[in-house]
Amino acid sequence: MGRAASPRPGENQAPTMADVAERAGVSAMTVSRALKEGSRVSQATREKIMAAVNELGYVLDQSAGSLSSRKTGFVAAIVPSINNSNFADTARGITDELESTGLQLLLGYTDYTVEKEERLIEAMLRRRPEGIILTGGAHTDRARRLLESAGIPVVETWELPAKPIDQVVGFSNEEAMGLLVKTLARKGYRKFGYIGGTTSRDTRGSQRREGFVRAIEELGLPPGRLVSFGVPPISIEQGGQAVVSMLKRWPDTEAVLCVSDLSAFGALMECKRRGMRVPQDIAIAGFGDYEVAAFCHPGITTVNVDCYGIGREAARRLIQLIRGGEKQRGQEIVLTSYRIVEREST
Amino acid sequence: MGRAASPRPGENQAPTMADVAERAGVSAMTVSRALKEGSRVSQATREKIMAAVNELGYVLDQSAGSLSSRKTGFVAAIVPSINNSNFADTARGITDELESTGLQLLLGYTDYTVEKEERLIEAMLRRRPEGIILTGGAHTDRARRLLESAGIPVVETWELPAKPIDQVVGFSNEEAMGLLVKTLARKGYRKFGYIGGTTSRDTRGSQRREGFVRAIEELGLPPGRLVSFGVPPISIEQGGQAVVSMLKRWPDTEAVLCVSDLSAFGALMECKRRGMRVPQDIAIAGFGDYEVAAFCHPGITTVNVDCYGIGREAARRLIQLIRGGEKQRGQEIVLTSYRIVEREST
DNA sequence: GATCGATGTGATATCGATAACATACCTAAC
DNA sequence: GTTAGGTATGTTATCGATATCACATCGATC
Repeated sequence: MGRAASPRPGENQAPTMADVAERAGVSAMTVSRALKEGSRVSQATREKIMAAVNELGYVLDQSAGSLSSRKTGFVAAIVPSINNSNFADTARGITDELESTGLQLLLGYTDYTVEKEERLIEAMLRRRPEGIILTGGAHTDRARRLLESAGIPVVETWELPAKPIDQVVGFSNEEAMGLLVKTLARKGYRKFGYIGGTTSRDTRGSQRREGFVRAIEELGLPPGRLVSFGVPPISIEQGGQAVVSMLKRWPDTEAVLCVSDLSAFGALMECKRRGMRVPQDIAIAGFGDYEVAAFCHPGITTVNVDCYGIGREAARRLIQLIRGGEKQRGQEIVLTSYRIVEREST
Repeated sequence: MGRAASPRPGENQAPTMADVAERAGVSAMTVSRALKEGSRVSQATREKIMAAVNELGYVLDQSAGSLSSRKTGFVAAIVPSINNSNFADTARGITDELESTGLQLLLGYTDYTVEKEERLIEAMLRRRPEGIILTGGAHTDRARRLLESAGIPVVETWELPAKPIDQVVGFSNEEAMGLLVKTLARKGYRKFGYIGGTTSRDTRGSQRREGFVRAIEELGLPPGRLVSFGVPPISIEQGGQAVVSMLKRWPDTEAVLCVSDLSAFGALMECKRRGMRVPQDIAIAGFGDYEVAAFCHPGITTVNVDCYGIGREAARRLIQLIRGGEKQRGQEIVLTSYRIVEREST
């Protein structure tokens, strides 16, 4: 049985649409229509129904509804970390863009590993999202296959993947870091160092490093000094440790570029702690334009990325793909803007 | 009709359990069992089924499953902001604790308003979560009613609500701020200032302010100077602006306490920019022990809160309540730890 | 006044899984 | 040899909503 045929009042069972219908003296179908925007239900009936809804404290059950309508109203998004304000901004952009559409976000984080990404993708696909937003272009083969057989639109963000799945909203991390190098080279710096994480888990980090190395080459400068320190994402603290290691090995380094503002901030604070003057003794730059970079003293030169905009645009594209159905599934690529923000640290 | 009776191979329709069953030559029920841990299916059958699952790229549809099993596998959590590393840590704690249970998190953020919280609660209840974690104890009446008729366990976090709904995992923000005042008073500071947001949207902020005022009174010190600046959460930048305003009005302020480390950091940087020595000319303390407070120079004295632990414990409690059913629905309160972290800024 | 279309509402089938019960087969115990 | 009990699998009903079609009512048009 499970449930009494006629639910006693006061019983602690969440009411169903049938309960509302009975109370309002209409059919369940009419209740369903009344609760859906843009359906034609007479004013009088709608009021009766709404009264019943309020009295019972009824809330629509979307899991049931999505089964018959074949639309779950979910969108999945997977980011490396939610503790990183850049990705949190992207997640916020996605949520904000979804808000007006009634779609709900399923958010997950990978801790920067494709294995966890694969597990997350599978877990999310069990919820039958109507579309999915990923960070970056590195995925396991199985993840790609799962996405393919799911048959839902995919938007990759934050990078320009070599092998895009569907659409892309991102920028070239390589180019952006290259631009930072060139900007500083123009100011006269010649001996560059780079601080980043050790493994290649963080593809954006690797791309930035490549952009660094390549730009140095192109400019014909002395080879860049690379310090790898810690598993990505590298923290403020690790940034500090890394700059120590850098200065020990190459004391004459003129400008240190960091994979992110957090490590740059760590490096900056460590230098100040050691009595070094920034930028006179050493210049420091970061990536991401975190709030801390703008307001610390001295302010940190960095690359501003439109994190929030990436989220909004990715969601906007995804919604279009969902709404538009199978047409226009072309592999479009949307380039998002970035710009160098020069501050006192360089 | 909707779907062809016998799906053509290659058709872009996600396969269902029936498709898998047919291919494996078993019934759908057996497939269901094979995909669920701890069900008895013979090794041979399981292998056949798994092969079919892989060939088809089948992924279980939980929306359908949860309808009949009456368990959605969702847990909802609502935080003020995901861009705040304290709450992001709590969200991470929740996710990590849920991971092994197969429950999935529905995360939403309120932007510090109870109105958005109410809307979020309703949106989440539509997904029939098995439990819900809220931040703080301030909710609209309708939100309370919705939660009540949903009949699911609720855990409130980060505060000690006057009128708890179910269980609570948190600490007294008032007491914690009071302790910070007393710690600094013991070091000899007497003229205290407080920087926080303007409205009372942020209940934790208000509680901290009350704790500040009360502690000053108890210690018999000169009345605290209060500067309210900006809508919560107040940013690094606003912290800087607030300290300027504070010093203009009360130039002899000895120690400035801030509602969070972000505003404290902003205040600190602004003071340094103005050539003031911290803590000699002015002491600064924050709240929350954000990473920036530990690694900036000078390090910021603050109150360390076990954000991640709050998330884990709240999730742990919620899981117990979900598993335990209706029993032990007592209003328990779990106090989480906090401690003063003294650094160079005071 | 008959016909038509618009509008409001109801009846029924259905979405894709699982719960609950039924059944077939096998082994062990008497 | 018969029975009890366990294991593996199948059958049917069902979860709570919505799609779809059917039907009733009403006013406008000819």
